[in-house]
Formats: sequence, C-alpha cells, structure tokens
Amino acid sequence: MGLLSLGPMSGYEMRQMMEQSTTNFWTESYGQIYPALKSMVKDGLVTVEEQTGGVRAKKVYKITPLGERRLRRWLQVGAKPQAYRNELLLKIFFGDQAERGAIAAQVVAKREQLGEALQKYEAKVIWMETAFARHPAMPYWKMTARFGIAETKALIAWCDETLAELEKRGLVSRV
Amino acid sequence: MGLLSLGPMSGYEMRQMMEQSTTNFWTESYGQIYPALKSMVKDGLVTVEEQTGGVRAKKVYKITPLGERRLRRWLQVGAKPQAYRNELLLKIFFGDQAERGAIAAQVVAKREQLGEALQKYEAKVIWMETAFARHPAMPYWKMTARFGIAETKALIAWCDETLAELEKRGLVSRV
DNA sequence: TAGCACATGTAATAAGTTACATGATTTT
DNA sequence: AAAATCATGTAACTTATTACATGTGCTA
Repeated sequence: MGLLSLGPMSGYEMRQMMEQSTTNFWTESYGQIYPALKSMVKDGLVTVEEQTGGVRAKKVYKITPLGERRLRRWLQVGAKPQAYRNELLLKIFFGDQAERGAIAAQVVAKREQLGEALQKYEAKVIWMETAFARHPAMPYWKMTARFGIAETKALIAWCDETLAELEKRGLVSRV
Repeated sequence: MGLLSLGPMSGYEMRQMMEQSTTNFWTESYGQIYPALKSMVKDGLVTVEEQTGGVRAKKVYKITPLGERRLRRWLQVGAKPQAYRNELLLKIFFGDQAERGAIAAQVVAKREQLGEALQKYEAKVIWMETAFARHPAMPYWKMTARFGIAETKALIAWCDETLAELEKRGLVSRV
C-alpha cells in the first residue's frame, strides 16, 4: 500500500484518487488507509504535515527517501500469484443442479455488466489521454487500462459463446 | 460453500476435489470447510454419518432435501460483483517509479506463468473429456474450463503487446 | 437551513489463511 | 523405521469491510 505516496496527499485524497484511477484493480477502505499511513509514519516511510492554512485542516502525507527506496524494491519483487475467486464460475460448475434457465440468466447478467464495464474503460482511456497527455506515467496507465479492456472483451466473447451453447442445449428459458 | 454437498463426501475429500476441479476459481482451506460443515449440519442442510467400516474412520456428509433447495436458490440469485485485486497492475501503474527493466521483468514473469496455466487448462479439458465423458454436468464443467482458457489467452496477448510497447520505449533492460 | 462534500478516525465484525495438534494407516 | 497420505479439527493471526462518531464549510 505504501506506494500511493507518490505525490503528497491526504488520506481522503488517496481514496478519491483510487476511485478514479485504480478502481478496477485496487481499492482500499478508510479502515485500511488511515492505520496504514500511521504505521508508515512510524516506520519513517512517510512524513505528515498538518495543513491548517487551506480551506480546511488536513494532514498531508509525503514520501521520504526511505519510502522511495522501499517502493522501488517492491516494484522489483514478483507479485505472488493470488488465488482469485469467481462466484459465477462456481455457480456454473454446479449448473446441473440449477433450475432451467437459471444459469443462462447468470451469464446474461454478467454479459451486461461486462458491456457496461467495457464502455466505462474505453471512456476513461479517452479522458486520460486528453487530461494527462504528457504525464510521464501515462504509458503505464494506458497499459493497465488496456489490460482491463482486453480481459473484458475476452470475457464478453466467452459469454456469447456460452449462451450459444446453452441455447443449443435448450437450457435457456426463453419466450 | 454449502454447495459442495452434491455427492456425499468427507471434508477431506471436499478439499481434494476442489484442488482437482475448481482450483482455478475457488478454493477453501480446512479452517473454512470444517466449521462450515458443522454449521450446515446445525442448520439441517446436511447430515453426517460416522463411517467406521472403511479403511479409516471418517465422517461422511450428505446433503438433505432442504440443502438441495437452498442450493437451487443460491444458483438463482445473481453473483454480486466482487472487487478483485491485481498486484501486477498496481506495480505497472507505478511503473514510472521503477528501475529500468523492472516492469518488463514483471510482465515476462506473468507471461510465463500464464503460458503454464494455459497448458494445464488444456490438458485438464482433455482429461475431463475422457474421464467423465458422459457425466451430466460435463457441459457446465467445460464452460468453466473454457472461461479459464479464454481469459488466459487474452492476457497472454496483452503481455506480448505490453512487452512490445515497453521495448519500443526502450524500457526493457536486455543484453 | 438542510444536505452534501471534505476530512479523520475507531470499533465491531467478517472472512480467510496458517500453523499446529493429533493419530491411524500405508508405502518406501 | 521413516515418510507420506488420510483424516479431523482448533487457535492465532491477518486482512479487509462496514458502520459509526465527529466536525467543518460550502451550496442549493
């Protein structure tokens, strides 16, 4: 988590930024952020400064050189594979036990959700490209966005394929 | 979780089965399984039977009609979207701060891991098709397997694309 | 003046993993 | 005789979310 201290900002702002930028692959709640910041201050990775001059008092956190080193080190170690869970697949796995049409309905719902997500991704890429055109981290941000787009497109294709298969088997309760 | 009670089996066997079949989208540890079984017995969703006749004493759990109803109901309600976290993407997002070549190395590692996963998936599909050819749930199992394959292929393509992009920008520390 | 956005935090709870404890049986 | 596998379980710990408490300042 410590890594979010790239630009100086408050805990609240961190949350806002995450909502805007990393939503699709990372989020943290306040219950995580504030204690984490505290412990990082204790470890000397970041410093705090009470900002009373602005509109409203807030604590601005800033990364220290030690924190920067720690961040670079973290960027070098490989991400350990995290077991991810997919409730949809679990339901499909037991699809045999389901009532007729239930699984197809699940896939349709997923397909819709993916379609919306794809639109959002694509809109965000365009917005990013205009708003931060010359930001040095831009190429990296685009890579993460493309990841989301590629994955989503693949899953949409899978949904369509799966629905066709279900239909072929007469497992869709249609009108 | 209750859903794993499709065929009667022990907690240990459940874990084994999960390792074999649902590994790529669902796993539970014993620390989850045993308490869950206990609570399901209490709720009347499953029954236990101490099996002493076999090689070794074990407790065989079996689903009740109530449990079956509950399972069918669960298969109907939509899966709530779960926020997933991707450490790799998080690292790429901060790639600007990384040492030259670090991000490329991450992507290369991911690519390798995905390649292996893809081979495993494909081998498993073939094995499943021969071992359980006529199992009624087979079409569903195949759908989940195809999901994994589709996703993995898409991500491999993304890795290659991303590596090409990094190379173009001279961000790969190659020999 | 009501409500929303800003802002920080804590406590309760939920969810899940890891490690350990225990012991039988089978394989090497 | 040792090691692996079968088998069940618990305790400690980690991780994360949710809900609550508190208060300011701006805007409709």
